[in-house]
Amino acid sequence: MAEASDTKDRILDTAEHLFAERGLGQTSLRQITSHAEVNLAAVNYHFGSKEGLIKAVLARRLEPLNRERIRRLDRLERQGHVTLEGLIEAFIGPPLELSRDGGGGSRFVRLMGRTYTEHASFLHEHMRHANEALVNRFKPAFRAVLPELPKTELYWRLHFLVGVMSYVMAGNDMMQLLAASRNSEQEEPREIIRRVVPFLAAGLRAPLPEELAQARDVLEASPRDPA
Amino acid sequence: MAEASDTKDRILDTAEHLFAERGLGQTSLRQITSHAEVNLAAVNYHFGSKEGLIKAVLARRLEPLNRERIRRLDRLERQGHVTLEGLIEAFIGPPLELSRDGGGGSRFVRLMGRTYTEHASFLHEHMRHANEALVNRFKPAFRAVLPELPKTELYWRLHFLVGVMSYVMAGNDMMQLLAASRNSEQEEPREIIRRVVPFLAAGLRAPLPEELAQARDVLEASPRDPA
DNA sequence: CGGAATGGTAAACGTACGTTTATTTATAAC
DNA sequence: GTTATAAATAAACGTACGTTTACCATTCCG
Repeated sequence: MAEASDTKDRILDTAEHLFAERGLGQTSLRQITSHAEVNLAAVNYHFGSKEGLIKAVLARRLEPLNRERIRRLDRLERQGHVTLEGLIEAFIGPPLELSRDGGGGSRFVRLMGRTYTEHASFLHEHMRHANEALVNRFKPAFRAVLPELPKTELYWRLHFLVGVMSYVMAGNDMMQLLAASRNSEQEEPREIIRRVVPFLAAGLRAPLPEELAQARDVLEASPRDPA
Repeated sequence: MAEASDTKDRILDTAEHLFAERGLGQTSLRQITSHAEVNLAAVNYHFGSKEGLIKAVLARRLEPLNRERIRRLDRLERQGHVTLEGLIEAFIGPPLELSRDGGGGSRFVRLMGRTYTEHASFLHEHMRHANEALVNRFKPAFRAVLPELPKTELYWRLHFLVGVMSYVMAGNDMMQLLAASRNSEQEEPREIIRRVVPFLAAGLRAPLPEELAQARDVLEASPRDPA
């Protein structure tokens, strides 16, 4: 048998599938190897441990994905055409578009979205490290298109952005319930992008909390300034 | 022994603690009963099963929490003073403020945030049912303050809002890393509310995707219309 | 006093898990 | 053709899990 690494890829594909479907902790190596029709011990042989398998599943897709995100940002800057909307789309577009391919891509995106709220310290550490270059590249770019925003405020809002992105990527059941008006399955990711980019751009551009409290009649009725 | 239901409460408190800390699937009944210093079988005696315990942990806090959210919305409407910002704060304020109490409250909020992305179909069903009245109460209110927004678009944006809320509630590690500038721990939840409400309000008020694509030079440079 | 309930407990049940070991099979080198 | 190397396998290891059973203690009501 043993032709190159057919087994290795079958394990990765099946693991990606089941991890996204049922979660990391709830998916056993026995389920993976049984579905992949390989031997149970093959996982430990090729990946050392279940943790190693998880990291391999993530790395296989994450690296080209982040390369594409940075490539898009590079292109924006090369064109001297960096807008907030373009920046957001360069960041959240590639993962959402990857979910368009009916195969492993969509599974991986859901897995990636859930990663943000999984309970596994090694996972958080791994993702943080895997995304370090990405974050270091995008953070200054956001700072540049939102120069009036204080550093702290910008970082909070970028976290809110990540919250939306991971929630959308996780593709919650509630979300799918809502998608009663889905016409074409192929265009769905682009439709989400079309809807979410203006939402996030407006949120990032929102007036500062302090300014807002003074300038408008938001929150509760302010006793002073009856205009 | 047997004084009322001391055991029952100790199980609930400890379970809430550990569920939030390590996740539902990763927390065993043996860990819970051992920390709570009660017998292992007590969980199945009082709650029937682990699933029953999880539901009890959630229900204990969720019901008063949602009652408070609806109470705030009632008050806004009674005062005839329903703003978008007020609506958002009535919805996301109570859970975030609950996280202020250093005790079980903060643990529960994190647990609740993670619930949205946990892998357990019974959980999603339970949460959906537990939040049904809440959603039915708030949805029309949001519709009323955003009358120009198409129904579908509003629902998408409310999902984005839930994404931000659950992400903030889950209190991701990344988020805590960022909180290097935390001065007072007590005011932190209110500070998050202060920051997130303008973000969400601006996102909900954002111009429609179609309008935006026509009116501005967003996304990529459109070949036509060289203005 | 006596007998249900109710609360609590110890011990075991069967199952599933990740991992390891020892062994066999295939590939390639000399 | 023999030997080294890598890949694949079958079987077992030890551990941990949720749940169940059978048994003890307390309370309360007739």
